[in-house]
Amino acid sequence: MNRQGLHACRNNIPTFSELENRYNRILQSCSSLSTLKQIHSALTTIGFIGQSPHLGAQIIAKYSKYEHTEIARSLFDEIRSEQNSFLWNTMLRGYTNGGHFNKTLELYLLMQRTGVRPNNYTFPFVLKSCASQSLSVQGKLVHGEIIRTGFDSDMYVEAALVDMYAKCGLIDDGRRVFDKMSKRDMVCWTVMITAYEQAERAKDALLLLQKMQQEGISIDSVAVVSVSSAVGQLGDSKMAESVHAYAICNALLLDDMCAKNAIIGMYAKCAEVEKARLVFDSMEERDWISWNSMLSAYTQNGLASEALLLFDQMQASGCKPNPVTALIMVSACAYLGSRENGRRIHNLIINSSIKLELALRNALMDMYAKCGELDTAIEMFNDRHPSERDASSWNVLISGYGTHGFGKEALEIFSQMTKEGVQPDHITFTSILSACSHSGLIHEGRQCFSDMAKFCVVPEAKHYACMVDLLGRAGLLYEAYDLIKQMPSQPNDGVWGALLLACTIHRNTKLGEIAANNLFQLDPEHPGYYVLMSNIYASSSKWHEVGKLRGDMKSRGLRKIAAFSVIEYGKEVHGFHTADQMNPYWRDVHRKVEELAIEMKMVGYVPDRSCVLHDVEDEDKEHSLNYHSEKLAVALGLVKIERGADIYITKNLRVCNDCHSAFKYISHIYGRKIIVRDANRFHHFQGGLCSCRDYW
DNA sequence: CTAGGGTTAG
Repeated sequence: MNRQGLHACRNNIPTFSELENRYNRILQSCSSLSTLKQIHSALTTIGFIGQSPHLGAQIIAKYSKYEHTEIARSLFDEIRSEQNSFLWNTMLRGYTNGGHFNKTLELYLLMQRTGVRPNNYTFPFVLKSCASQSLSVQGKLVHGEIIRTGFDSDMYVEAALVDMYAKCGLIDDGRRVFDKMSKRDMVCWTVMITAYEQAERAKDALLLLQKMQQEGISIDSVAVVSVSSAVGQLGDSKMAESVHAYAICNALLLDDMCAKNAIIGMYAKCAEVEKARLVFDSMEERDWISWNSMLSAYTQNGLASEALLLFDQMQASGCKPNPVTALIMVSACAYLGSRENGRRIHNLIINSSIKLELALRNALMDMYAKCGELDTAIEMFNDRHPSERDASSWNVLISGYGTHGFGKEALEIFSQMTKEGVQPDHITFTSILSACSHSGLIHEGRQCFSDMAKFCVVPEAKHYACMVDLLGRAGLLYEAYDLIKQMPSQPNDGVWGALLLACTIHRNTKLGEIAANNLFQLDPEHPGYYVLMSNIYASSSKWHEVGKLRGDMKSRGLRKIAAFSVIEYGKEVHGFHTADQMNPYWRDVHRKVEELAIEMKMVGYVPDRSCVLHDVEDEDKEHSLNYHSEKLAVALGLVKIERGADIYITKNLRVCNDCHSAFKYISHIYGRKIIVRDANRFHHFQGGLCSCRDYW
């Protein structure tokens, strides 16, 4: 035998650990489930598996990675023993990473029963499984076990404990563990900061961030995500800028989509849509969340039409909408009242593989209700199996009936809901109370408000706002004011705003001033309140006060929110500001508007000049009344939309008195149905009458 | 072999 042969012969009798290494290498290079199975069966055949727990662990880990935890488990059961804790840990890891948290906990119990000693690697998996399911009782038991076994000063275990307590809603228990830690790295700090952020305690989160920086711990991109969310909650745009700048300076945004997406969301919540867009545009790669964050940045800031434009770009770029995209876009259409786009997106959802989850179907119902197609919404509801009618779907129906002025029907739906055993929530009550308000059902509204306790729903500020609105509109201004004084919490802008609006309708200067002064303190930058209050002064000819308010607005640099009306003609969407000559049909619209003014006067219309007086800006001509945005929109509708089809208009503010009366005349003269959605509700004009019976 | 992250209606 020559030298080479001898060498080969020696290689043919490898030692056990050489073999183990060799098989290990083969396993590591294995890249598919089928090869893994082949290797597994080969190793079983030669009886190697039983002899090498380390190799077994590798295979268990691989199977788990391929989401075949059952095969992993049967191999585990074959080779497990009390001594090899790491085998148990491997199986725990497989379950936890695969999201099979119950299996993790079951295995942990088996571990205890079998007398296997857990170690520092064991607990993080178990704690994560408790955390993911908010199992605080189990989590606390595990904590006891950690103390008993003496792993309570392991940094990883402690971090997992903090996280577990936080995710179980016991954030202060988490903080206690955190404070006791002798050593904390970046991850530990981030866990605690994230905990506060998730609990919507943004201030605590940022305080901790400050402390972290004082201790010289650096921040990575994961921390940036949590910090961004916290800043977003505060809505502080200055702070948002500095977080963004910090992240750029420390190179934390390079190839980190998560962090960039979080920055987009942060700017969106700080009303800095343009900055959000800049970040979005700067990304070389975008995932679903990037697109969705930007889309919702637009919708959150009232720029739903921009969202529609971006949505088209998203599809053009080959990124298919996912269920979240669908939800955002459907609500954008609801916000706009855009029936054409709403239908288009509904069809798109049906034709794509997006699953029509309950939430999406609720959003679609809501969209149809808000686009004036209440019947479609009702149909969608009736088509549902009773078991699929969750509280949200009932809520959509109640608020749909309410905003269309069908208060009685809303009440019927509400009682049907409770009869069928569906628990009403805080939204049910805002919907039903505002439904009563729109229909002037004062007695019923009061009853619902006092019934809230029966359903264990605690009245919040928004419910008080509904009641103030209900009483105030009905002229019971002092009762409304008394209710505000009885509130257990501080009255917010919604509550005072409702009172101020009621005072405008009923021309009560004294209470109006009280409401307005509170509002000027709560939200001094909101132009609407100055406008309403000056309208009250104007209606009682207190021109000096009007001038003073106008001066206040000017010195604060506030401009009245511009009225804006939208009408859809086929696939075209036309938005009108006052006298918007940019419209392609402007000549037609202009001619029609002038025609209307004459036609209406001939049947008895008298321009309501008080609407002009109410304007803070100098619009004291009858002419300007004719060019209110909703009148331009209706003119376009009359010219372009075929006879027999209803005319739908959406307006961003409340319709003014003059337009309301004009639309009644127009519906009569032209024999057409005009449906206007204003900031508060629907008005169906038909045959010279409005569905709101002039109560709005 | 172990701990932390972003989008979602009414």
